[in-house]
This record gives sequence, C-alpha cells and structure tokens, in this order.
Amino acid sequence: MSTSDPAGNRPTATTSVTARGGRPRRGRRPAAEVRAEVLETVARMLFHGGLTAVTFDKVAAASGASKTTLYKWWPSPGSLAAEAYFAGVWNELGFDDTGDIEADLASQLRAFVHLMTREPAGRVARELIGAAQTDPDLRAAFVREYSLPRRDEAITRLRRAQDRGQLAADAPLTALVDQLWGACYHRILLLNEEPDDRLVDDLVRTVFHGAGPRGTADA
Amino acid sequence: MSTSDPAGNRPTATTSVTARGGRPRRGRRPAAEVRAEVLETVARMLFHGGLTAVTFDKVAAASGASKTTLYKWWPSPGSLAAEAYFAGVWNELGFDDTGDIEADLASQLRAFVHLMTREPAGRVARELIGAAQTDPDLRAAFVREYSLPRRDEAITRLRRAQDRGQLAADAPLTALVDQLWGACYHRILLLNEEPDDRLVDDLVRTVFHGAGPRGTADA
Amino acid sequence: MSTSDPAGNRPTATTSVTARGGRPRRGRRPAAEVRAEVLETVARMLFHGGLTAVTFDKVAAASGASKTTLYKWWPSPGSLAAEAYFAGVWNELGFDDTGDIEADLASQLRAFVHLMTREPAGRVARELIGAAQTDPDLRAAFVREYSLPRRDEAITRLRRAQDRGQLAADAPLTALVDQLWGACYHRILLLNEEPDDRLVDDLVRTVFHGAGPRGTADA
Amino acid sequence: MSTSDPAGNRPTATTSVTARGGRPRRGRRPAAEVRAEVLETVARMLFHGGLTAVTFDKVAAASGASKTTLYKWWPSPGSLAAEAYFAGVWNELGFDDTGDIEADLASQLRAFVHLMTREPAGRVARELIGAAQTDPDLRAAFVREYSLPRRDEAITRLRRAQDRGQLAADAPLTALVDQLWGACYHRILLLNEEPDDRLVDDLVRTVFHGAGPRGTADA
DNA sequence: CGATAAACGAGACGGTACGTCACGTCTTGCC
DNA sequence: GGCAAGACGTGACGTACCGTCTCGTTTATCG
Repeated sequence: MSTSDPAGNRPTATTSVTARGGRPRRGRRPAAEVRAEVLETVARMLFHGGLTAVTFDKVAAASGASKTTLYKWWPSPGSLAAEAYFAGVWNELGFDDTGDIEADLASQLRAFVHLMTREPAGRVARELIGAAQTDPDLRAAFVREYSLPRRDEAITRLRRAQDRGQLAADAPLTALVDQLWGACYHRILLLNEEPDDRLVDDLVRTVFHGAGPRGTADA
Repeated sequence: MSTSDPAGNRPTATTSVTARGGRPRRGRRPAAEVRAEVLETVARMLFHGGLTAVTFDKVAAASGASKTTLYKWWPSPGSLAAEAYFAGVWNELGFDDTGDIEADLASQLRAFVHLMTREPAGRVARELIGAAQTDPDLRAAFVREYSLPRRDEAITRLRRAQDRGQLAADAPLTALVDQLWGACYHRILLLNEEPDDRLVDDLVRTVFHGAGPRGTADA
Repeated sequence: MSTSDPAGNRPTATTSVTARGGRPRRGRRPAAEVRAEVLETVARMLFHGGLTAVTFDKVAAASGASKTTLYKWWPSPGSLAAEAYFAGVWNELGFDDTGDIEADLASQLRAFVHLMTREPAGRVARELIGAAQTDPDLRAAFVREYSLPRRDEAITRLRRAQDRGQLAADAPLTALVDQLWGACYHRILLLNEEPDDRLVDDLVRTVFHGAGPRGTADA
Repeated sequence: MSTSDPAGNRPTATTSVTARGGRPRRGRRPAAEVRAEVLETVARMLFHGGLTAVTFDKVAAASGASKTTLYKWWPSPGSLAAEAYFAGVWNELGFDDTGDIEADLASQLRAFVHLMTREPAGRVARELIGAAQTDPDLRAAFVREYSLPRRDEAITRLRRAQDRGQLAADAPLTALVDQLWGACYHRILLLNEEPDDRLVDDLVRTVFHGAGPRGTADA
C-alpha cells in the first residue's frame, strides 16, 4: 500500500519486536520493526474506533513511532488505515469453482455482502471507500490494492465459465462484474440497506437469463 | 435536508433578501432569509473548493450567518453541503418516456454518468457519497433526499414498462435499479474509471436479455 | 441596586406569586412578581455555582423571565447578582455597643471575617468585589449599596467612642476604618489567607495604642 | 508566572527574535522566542484595552503564536496578562532606607498609591486583582509573584526599623503591613476612591502613635 | 365593555471567546 | 544519520454567553 518500500522487506515475525518491555526506545530502529508495530496498532484502532480514530497523532502516541516516521511511510492517515486493513482481511474471500457458475457467483456475493455489513470490518471498509473519494492517495491505493485485484479474480472465474459455454461468447465480462458487485455496493453505500439473499439471487438470475419478456426471441 | 423547518416554508425568491446593503444586521432575522443566503453561499463554495471547503467556520464568515445559526439548522457541514447541492442540481435528471424502455434507460444512465463525472458537480457528488459513509446525519439526509426519491422514479418508469409487457411480470424491479445504477457507481467510486457508452449499452442489454448461453431455454 | 424602579414597589409577599403551578406564563405580568422570582432564582444560583454561574441566559432559563426583561431591569449579570446577594445577607452584621469600643471593634471584625471566609457566601462576596473591578455598573452599585453604608455604620460607632473620650479628639475616623477593615480585605483578597483572631487583636491594639517604641512621648 | 519552564531559560534579548522579516514560520520555534513575543504583545494589549482585551484568540492573532501554544504555557488569559504585567512594572517600587522609618513608609505608600491609581497601569492592576478572585490560577500566580514578595520587602524594612528601636519589640509586623497597604487597597478596590496624602499621613501616624486618648498610659 | 397599548415569554440572530483536536512542518537530542 | 519526542502555526470543531431584535401572547388601561 505504501508508495515505496526501500528495504523491500515486509515485516515478518522474525524481525525483532523484541525490546517490547524496555524503556521508550529512541534512535534508529529497523524500518520493518517500526512498520510492523504501527500496522498492528492501527489495526487495533480501526477495530475499536473506526477510520476516524486513525489520526497520525494518535497512532504516533499509541505505537511508539514518531509522526516524522509516519509521514515518511504513508502520505495520509487514510493510506495508513488502508494498508493496515488490507493486511488483516486479506485473502478472506477466495473464489470457489464448483463448476456451477451461478451458484459460485451467488455464494461469492453472499460472502462479500457479509464481509461488508458485519461489524466492525464492514464499517471500516465503507469508511475507507468513503474517504477514498476525497483522499487521492487513498483512492489510488484502494484501486490498486483492492478493487482491481478483486475484479481480476472475478473476471478470471467468469472467463472460465465462458470457456465452458456457461456464458455467451460475447458476454461483456467487465460489465457483468460491475453489475453484480456494484448492485451490492449500491445498496450498502447509497441506500444504507443490507443486501439480502433474495437480492443476490435476483442479480444472478437477471444477469444470466435477463429480465425481458418471456418467450421473446432474444435478438 | 434539515431535520426541521418550523416555519414550514422553504425559502423562496420572494422572501426578502432585500436589506442587503444595510448595516450588518443584528438580532433575529427571518429564518427563510438566513437559510437562503447560507445555501447560496455554500453552493458557491462547493463549486469552487469542493466538499472539503465547506466548513462551518468558512460558511459563517462568507454568508454573514453565525456558527450558532448553522449548528441550529444543520447537524454537520456535510448535511449543509448536501442540502445546498440538492437545491441546485435538483430535477436535472428527468426520466423520459418515449415508449422504448431500453433506449430510455440507456439515455437516462448516460445522463447520470455525465452528471457524476463532469466537473465540478460530479466531484462534489462523489465527495458527498464519500462523506456520508462517515457522517450519519449526512447519510440519512442523502438517502432520504436523494437515493430513495431517485430509485422511486426509476422503479415507477420500470413498472410502466412492465405493465406494457416490456419486462417480465416477475422482474425484480428494485434489483434491476441496483444493477444498472450500481454498476455505474461501481466504476466511478470503486474503480475510479469513467463509464463509457459501451458499458451502458452492455448493462441494458444484459439486464433485458441476459448474458447466459444463447439458445438456452430461459427457465 | 437596579437603576430604576418605576412602580416604586419592592416586591412583597402579598403580590401574587400565585400562578406558580400553572402553565408557563406568558404575556404581561406584574413587574414585582417577575423581579421577585428572578432574585430568588439568582440567589439559588449564586449559592450553588458562584458568580460565574449567573449568566443572563441561565437566569432566563431558570427563572421563567425572558432575557428582554432581565436587560430591562439590570445592566449586567454582575449587577443582578449583587442585588440578589445583598437582598439575602443584608443586615447580617449589626454593630454592638457594649461601651467597650476595643472589644466591640474586635468582635465586629471577627464577625466580618467570618462572613467573608465561610462558604459559599464569602466566595460570592469576593467574586463580586472582583467583578466590580471590571464592571462599572456593578462597582457603582457595590459602593452605593454596600461599602458606603457599612463605612458609615462604623464611623458612627467610632464617633460615639470619640465623644466618650475613648479615642483622641483628632483621630482620623475614616482612616481608622480603612485600616481595620482594609487589613482584613488585604489578607483575603490579596494574599488569599484567612485572617485569624490574632490579627484582629493586633489590628485593634495598634490602632489604639500604636506600634512605636514604648515610653516615647507621643508628639 | 507560568507553572513550568522546561527549558529553564527565561527569554532574554539575546535569544533570536531575528528571523522577523522571514516567511510566517511554521514548525517548532524556540520556546523562549515565542514567549518573548507573546509577552511583548500582551503588554501592548494591556496598555490599550485593559485586562478584558487580553483573550487567547486576540493574543494569538496579534502575536503570531497559536492558541495551542498559549494554552500550553498559561492556564488562563488572566495568568498570561499577569505575567506580562509583572514583567513590565517589576522593580518599579524600591524601598528606600533614609533612616527615618515613618518618612520612608509614607513615601513608599504614596508611590504605591500613585502606581495603583494612574492610568493605565493602575486600572490593569485593579482588574488583575479582580480577576484573581475568580481565576484560581491567576490568584495563585498573583500571590506568589506579587503579594508575597512585596510583603516580604516591607517586613524586611520594618524589621530593620525594629532593630533600631524605632518600633516596639513586640510590634506585629505582618499586621502592620496589612494595615498600611490594606487601607489603601480598601479605598481603591472597595470604595472606588483615590487615597490622598492626608490618608497616608494618618495611617502612618496611627500605626506608630495610636489613635487612643492622649495622656493615657498605654497598657 | 371592548379595543388598544404595554409588558412579557420565547428564542433566533450576529458576534466573540472558549478549550480541544488534528494536520503538516520543523527542531532538538538520543542512539 | 535516522529516529523519538514534541513544540509550533493553522484552522476547524462544538459550546456558551452577550446584547439585539422579532414575534405572538397576555394583561392592564382607557376610550
């Protein structure tokens, strides 16, 4: 999520978080250690107070990192929150392939809706999307790290269904993704309603079979 | 947008904004006059600096109203911005009925996309949606004043088409609205892309005719 | 304390404070009734929150009088508080005359010190004196209603002692009052100390017998 | 006057107020520099508008310091005004020792009265004493920085006179100070009158020779 | 005795100050 | 040299009070 990672090393468990009980550390510390502590702290703060609780001031006070350091690694509190968030919920949504594309889509959408509406993870996700509309750094990070990868996953799965003849050869796959996930986002972000199973079923059925008049010869 | 309007009278052009050149008014002024001046000012500020430029401090300084008054009428800067925004762009999107539901939907979606992506109105709209994810007052106002009315408009138009046999009798109208508009929102808010005419066409075609394999007997 | 009392009638118990349990009174009410309720309320507020708790806003809310009315009768919150205060502690300090001027002065000073240092009356008195240094209306009222009358009382008692030969014929009575009471005020207001009985004894003895070297011929 | 001075260094003329003509400084500046500019500004404000003109908002605007900084160094506007005031009028009243204690006391009292009654310094002093009755921080600062030191000065001078046999060996020195200065404060603060030379003479004479009946054997 | 004017309550309004918080910049002192 | 610590200017927040002013209601007074 961060713009640059000179060391190239994501913090691992092996990199020392050792001197935890010591006196308030000063002087130079390994970047990885600092980053790890910060992200851990931010994840906790996100969980408790939501996105608005993540300020550089509070993070600095709670994590032991200095504001100078935070500014060096993250362009805005939103970016920092986003990285901490993704590091946590990452990989939570794997795309099944049972062979039944409609069922797989429905179950995937249901899992997605559940993630977006349960507390506190869902609230944080919604707040991140919200903040991204104002914070360009956050928006770029969000698209790059979340939206595009997840869209690609979905398209990959759809293309496989297409290859199997479960979708029309000229089906606009990208538009289908927009339609299916976008409908859920619409409910959640714009209407403040929680999508139910009924909606998911309707979405999938319409996408595959259309909502036009029955018996009509589809041109 | 505001929670209560004791006088019950939305400010109109007729209500005196007369004593403009006078001394800096003290004491009680008609609520309608104050509200009108504030909303006018906020609209200008939205146009120039976007949503983040709308702070109670700046609005008070620029409109001649006091912060006390602003807090009395609006629970948050976002709510104020929303009301000013809707008072301006309201009714900009009228739903045509040429008899051809697919064409009407497409043209309506195209107009909507244009509104959401042109500057500065589109940016403000996106920022409002974003802020609504954090500000409960703004969210409530947004849903009440914008999302629900526009969805009702769309459903009304779709129901008419349904009555004419242009849609299946059991078509899930609400879900269709989510699918069509939600897809555009998905592109704009989540992916930071501008929906093109191609997308709109794909959306409408899929909704009416499905993207399943051709020649399939639609169950 | 108030600048004018057109009706000339201080509120008495007979003037109706009747409709107490009724609906929240509006429209014209007898001035005396309004004034009485206000002063009663302010006395309570002074007792609980001190002088700073007496604001026109709070008094209006608590007394049922409107701010308009308060501004009509009192020039500042301080003046209002002063009037309410004096209406309460008035006449609390009567000057005894046992024939022993030194003993009478000492007991009078002790009573005065006790009044000024016990809570909450003493705190309010100190705050009133403090506020009078900034609020001209309050200062004028304070001097007129409190300082001068009490000084006159003291001078009257001293002159009687002088007539009896208990004080030098050319004793500067006004200066003596300044010395005796002023010394206590000095301790309380300037040094934030509580005058003790020892101080009072020293003051009286010095005033009557001097602190110069013993055996000296008083020129 | 401030509670703590971490750097331990009172601002001096040598500490750089150099970069005055530069751009509006951001980031950290030396505390001494900031404090010096603030106190200078406040002294000017006190001179022109009195104590009520010293608000944190105005000081911040006029001095270039931020409200945050002001709150960090001073607990209330009154404390700030007090420090600025004392930094200015400090040392204005030196205690002479001509050998004639009565004459020295009289001249010292006259100088004190003059300081307390001339404009604008006297008005500010009275307002400070007034505000100290409500503001505990200001009261503590006032007592610590002004009242006690000045009383100690006076007692020192009186003790010297006592050692020379110009005062009774058992003369209550502290009470004498209360009597002499307190009498002047009484006139000024409580009675709103300006002490004249006559008063000062009467005070000193009474303190040394008593106001009791002449020829009486002083018990 | 009914109309009218005065006094009141309620409270909105423009100002101003309060005290707090976060941002982004900058300096100092450890390590 | 990099980092913590944290002070600094900026500016917004939400609240409180002041003093002015408008409105509708009630009462006392007078035609």
